[in-house]
Amino acid sequence: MAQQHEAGTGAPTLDQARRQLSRYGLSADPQAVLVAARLMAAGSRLGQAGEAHFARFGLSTGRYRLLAELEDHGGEKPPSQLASALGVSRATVTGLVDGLERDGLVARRPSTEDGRGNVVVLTPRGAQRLRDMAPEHFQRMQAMVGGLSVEERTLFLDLLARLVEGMSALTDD
Amino acid sequence: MAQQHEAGTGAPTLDQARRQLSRYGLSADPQAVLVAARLMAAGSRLGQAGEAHFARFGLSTGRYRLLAELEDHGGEKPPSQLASALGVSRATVTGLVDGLERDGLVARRPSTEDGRGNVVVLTPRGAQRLRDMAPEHFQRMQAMVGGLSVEERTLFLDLLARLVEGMSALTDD
DNA sequence: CACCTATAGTTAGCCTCCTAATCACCTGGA
DNA sequence: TCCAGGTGATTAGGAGGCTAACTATAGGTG
Repeated sequence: MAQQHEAGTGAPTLDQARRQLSRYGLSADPQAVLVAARLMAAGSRLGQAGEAHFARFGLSTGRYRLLAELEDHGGEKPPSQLASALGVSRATVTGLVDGLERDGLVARRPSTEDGRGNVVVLTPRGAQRLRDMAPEHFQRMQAMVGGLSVEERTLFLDLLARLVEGMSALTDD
Repeated sequence: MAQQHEAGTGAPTLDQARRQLSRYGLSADPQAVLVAARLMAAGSRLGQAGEAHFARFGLSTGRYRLLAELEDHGGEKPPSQLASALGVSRATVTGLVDGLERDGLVARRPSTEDGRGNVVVLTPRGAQRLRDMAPEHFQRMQAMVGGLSVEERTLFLDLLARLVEGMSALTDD
């Protein structure tokens, strides 16, 4: 009856979902609620694991993503485009660039086209950092999903995409 | 060939994964890397959507999870047990309880068994907050996963659990 | 030409999370 | 008995995210 509690991971159980719903006499499907809760728990767990992973290379998830985005676009891009590509606010990009600039991985240059604008450029040192970490980084990424077959991964991508669409149910007015 | 860029969401594409790997001549499977990257993007997107959701009720994800954990355990629990149940550090629990206590949703009582210890108790106001938000909260949670059939949700739970196991590949030494 | 609004970037303040250091108290062994 | 080491909780300091407010420039319109 009382299943294991997954102490430490925070992974919720079906029993917990059932208890929560029955407490208020709600008719929602406990399994649906469980999927949502598990996905949230997995997301936060992955967030932490990702930070630990990137910390090996002196980076954070956000900083890595910014560097990778730059590399994928010829080594330079204005902050506002970085913000929309990464899905974060411009203020966050300012903070990330501050840190990366301090470490010499990136530099700011005034825009030649727009007097208000900047361009963030990947320095040789930034490119080198990406080069150095690539083998281990991609090996670990691949290992993470190694428990799934190719078919399962394809299926998972489809299911995940539909759940991502569903996330608007949390934010819609 | 060039697929849509999902501008704004930060969702990576298979082409991006391929470019990254080929840039350094690595032999990792682009699809595997894509799954890992998409999962990370989905996790961070869900994190933000969750914060927006809980903000409706004057809470955050962390605060809600703490309240729910208390409710699920008879309304009281010491901070260190909350920390391990929620999968966060004790320092984080201190901060969450500080905020919840300020709002009157929770209170600290000295432990009767351990002179060092505390017990965090759910106040009537805290229980009321949970009661008030329950209908909308669970309705939205259910709506989020509504795009999947029951069978698909079961399958997803299995795949997700295996990916969560695989996350140790990021943190292992 | 002058103004008005929109946009680029930064700043300030808040929240969550972390680690490391500190303090208080518990507990077991010499 | 008393002391050493372990454990509970807080504090201090850092990072990344957010919103809102501010500055400066761009651009369209009267």
